[in-house]
Amino acid sequence: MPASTASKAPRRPVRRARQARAQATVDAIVEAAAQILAEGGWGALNTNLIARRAGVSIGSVYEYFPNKGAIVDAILDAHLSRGEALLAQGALRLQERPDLPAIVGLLVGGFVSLHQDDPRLHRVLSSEAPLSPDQRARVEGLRASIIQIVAAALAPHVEAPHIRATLVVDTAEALSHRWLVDEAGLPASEAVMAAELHRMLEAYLLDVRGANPARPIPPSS
Amino acid sequence: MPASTASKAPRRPVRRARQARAQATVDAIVEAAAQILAEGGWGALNTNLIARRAGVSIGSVYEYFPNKGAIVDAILDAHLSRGEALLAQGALRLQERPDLPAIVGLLVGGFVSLHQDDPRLHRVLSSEAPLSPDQRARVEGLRASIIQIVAAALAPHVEAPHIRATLVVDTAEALSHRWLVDEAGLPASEAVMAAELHRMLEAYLLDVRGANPARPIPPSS
Amino acid sequence: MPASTASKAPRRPVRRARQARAQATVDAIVEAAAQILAEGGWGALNTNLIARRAGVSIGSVYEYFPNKGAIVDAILDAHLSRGEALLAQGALRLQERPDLPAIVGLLVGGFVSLHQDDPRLHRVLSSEAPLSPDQRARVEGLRASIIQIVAAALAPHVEAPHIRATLVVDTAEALSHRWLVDEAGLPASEAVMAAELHRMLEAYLLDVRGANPARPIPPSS
Amino acid sequence: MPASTASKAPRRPVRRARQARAQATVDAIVEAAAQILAEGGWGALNTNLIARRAGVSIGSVYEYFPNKGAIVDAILDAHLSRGEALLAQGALRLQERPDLPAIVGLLVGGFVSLHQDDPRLHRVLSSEAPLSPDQRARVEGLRASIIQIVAAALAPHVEAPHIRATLVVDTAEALSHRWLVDEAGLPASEAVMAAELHRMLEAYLLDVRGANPARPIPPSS
DNA sequence: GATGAATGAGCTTTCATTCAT
DNA sequence: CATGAATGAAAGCTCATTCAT
Repeated sequence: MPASTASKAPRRPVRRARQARAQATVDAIVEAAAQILAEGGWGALNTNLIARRAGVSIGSVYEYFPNKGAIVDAILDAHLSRGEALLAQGALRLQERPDLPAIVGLLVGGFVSLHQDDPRLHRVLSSEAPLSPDQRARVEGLRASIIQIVAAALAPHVEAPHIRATLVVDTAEALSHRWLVDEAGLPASEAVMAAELHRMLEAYLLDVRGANPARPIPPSS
Repeated sequence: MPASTASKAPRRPVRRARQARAQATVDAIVEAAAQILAEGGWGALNTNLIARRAGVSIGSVYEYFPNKGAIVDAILDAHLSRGEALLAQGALRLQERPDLPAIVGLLVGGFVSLHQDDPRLHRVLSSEAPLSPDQRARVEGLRASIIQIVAAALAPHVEAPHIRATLVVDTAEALSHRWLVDEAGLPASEAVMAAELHRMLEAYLLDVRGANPARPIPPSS
Repeated sequence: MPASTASKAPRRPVRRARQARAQATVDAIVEAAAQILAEGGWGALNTNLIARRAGVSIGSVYEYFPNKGAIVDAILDAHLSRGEALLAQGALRLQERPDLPAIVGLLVGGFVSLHQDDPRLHRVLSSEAPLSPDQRARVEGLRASIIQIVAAALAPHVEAPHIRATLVVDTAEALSHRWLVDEAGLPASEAVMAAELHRMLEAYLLDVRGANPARPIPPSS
Repeated sequence: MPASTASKAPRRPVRRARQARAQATVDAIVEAAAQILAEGGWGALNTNLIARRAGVSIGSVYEYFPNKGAIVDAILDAHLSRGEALLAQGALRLQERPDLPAIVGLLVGGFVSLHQDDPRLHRVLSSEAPLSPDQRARVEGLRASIIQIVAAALAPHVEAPHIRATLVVDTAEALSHRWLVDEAGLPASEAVMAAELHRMLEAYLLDVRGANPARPIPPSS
């Protein structure tokens, strides 16, 4: 038995163990920072508190992260990874049922479920944290990917699919964000609002099937 | 009598001058703070910099504002005042032409023009500044007023006007905000996007004229 | 009637009037400062507040007083004047009845009544205000005068009258001060305490009539 | 086993060393603050100066003390601890010789020796520092303890022991304070003054052995 | 003389980061 | 590698004092 175990073990178990420990430390730090952010907002995030909550020394934090921003980067990474996973999953489903109602349903459902997971953290990350240009670019990258996929799915159904995809994606994102961010101020349950959003997007896409993008309409006419 | 009146008259101008000077200082402070906010974001806003940019001493800043937050309050005030002015103007126009296209046109046009005036400041104020509960309540108040007016205008045309008003107002706000905040990432000119938004909202409202609010639709069906 | 009024007026009524107004301003400033001191303690005393409470501008305060300390000086002056008045009055009484009980009675009664007039101000002045050496010297001067007079009165009755006077004056001052400063923590009414103090001082003075000053007694013998 | 123990042993000293270093920093801060207070009075006490005098950075000051007041608390603590130690020691002595002269001797000797250790600091602490209610309560607590013990010791000898204890304790405290605080203005050596104080307190206590507390005597009779 | 707007040195406190142990 | 004591730049704010009007 020891032999077989040894045969499965990597060549340098010590380093593995070290790496595993290191990874655990990194995870603890990122998790602690995410918790603080969710609970106390951007203003409550400071490196000494992160270290304490993660159960490590402040020195160790700087052993693994060059500065505070890098920790936020890591949080953002995890956040975006979940978004990308949802995106991949949605893309698969789209291959099965590429009709308009399905596209809209996946879009609305996807954003709502994305925002439902730790809404407080999401809120802080998207409307309080002063993200660096780099960080902002990464968020925009995910948005671009989503628009790309939705545009491809819309292509058989509507003209100017990229423009329409941008509109529906941004709308679905913004509204589901708003609902989860301040739950008060909603005139109906979130489910009803989601259904209305679905209806709006579908009505729009059905309306523009063969049309060119609308020419600008001056507001006061 | 005229002579004696004339001899006493100068007093007023002196006080006026004093008040004018004080008002100029207050304005300079608020203006400087708004500039810093627009240029450098929330993190760049500090009282010493405000004083320097306003060309006054730090003491003068605290002569007119009890603390840093009060300066932000003043900026927010000015901001909300413009919103309220637009709202009042829009409400007037609605009385003249209360049809659906006019409602949507005013909504989209109003938000676009609101965001066009110093979009960077708007961006910081709405997505980076840690507003106090009071400040947040005031912003929400303006939003509620807009929804109220739109709902009243929609009442003759659609069922459940409050729900629909909330949806279209939030959508118009969020999208026009997005366009002006990061101008890159738009697949078409802002005017085209606005026209598309207009089309989406109109399609939605025409679609739901007599309908009840949609029942929830599970995303993957 | 106007004539008689004029005949009583000084030669330069304008200057008188000015001086009177100036004196009123000075008084208002000192009075305001004393009130603030009594109500809010040393930490609450600042020149802008003094000006506001006195109903004059901060500029006027500096017209009459070179700096903040001078205002405190003036308060102290008024305070010491009352002490000196009491002292003069007490000295007169001593000439009538120069026996031991009368001396002690005047001493205790004098300090109690001195402290009874605005005890809060007295408290701040004597135990919170960082008096300048000059100010401190003036307070000490009054104390020295009192000791001088008491020593003279005690001279026919006891040996080493100056030493004894110092002891009884300091004791009477310290205790009556304590009673009025923190009224809680007293085991009996102030009147009873005063009578006990009287008894203590009298017992001491009767005890030392012909004695030399006590030789030092090591504490633990 | 000894070998392995020895190899692990060094760890402790390291932590010890760290704690010792931290303790040294704390001590340096408190010591520096006490010096500043003694030399320059309350007005000279500021956190930057404390840090400089302690030879540490301002950050270290706030590493160990939550705010400026906590440093004063620490100074007060040390001060009161010495007082409490003297009190405990005096209480023991009283059990051996509970006669009146011993009580008075311990009282006078105790206060004199308490005040002899850094009289300037004592002066600032007791008559310039704006103590918080908490701090004031602690000072009063020590005074109450002393009165309690003296009252118990006096009980076999005099009536109304609590009233008499209050009087003698406050007198001993106030006078020894005065002598050490401004050494000038004393007509005789401190030792002579202490002996006189002793005589006064003893005369009083002998005088009131079986008496009720004196009825109030109007000052001018 | 009177006014009060303006000044700025100086205070308390925070927190990202470093480095001796 | 881990620790946590130490650092110090920088922030918010106060208040005695000055000076143009």
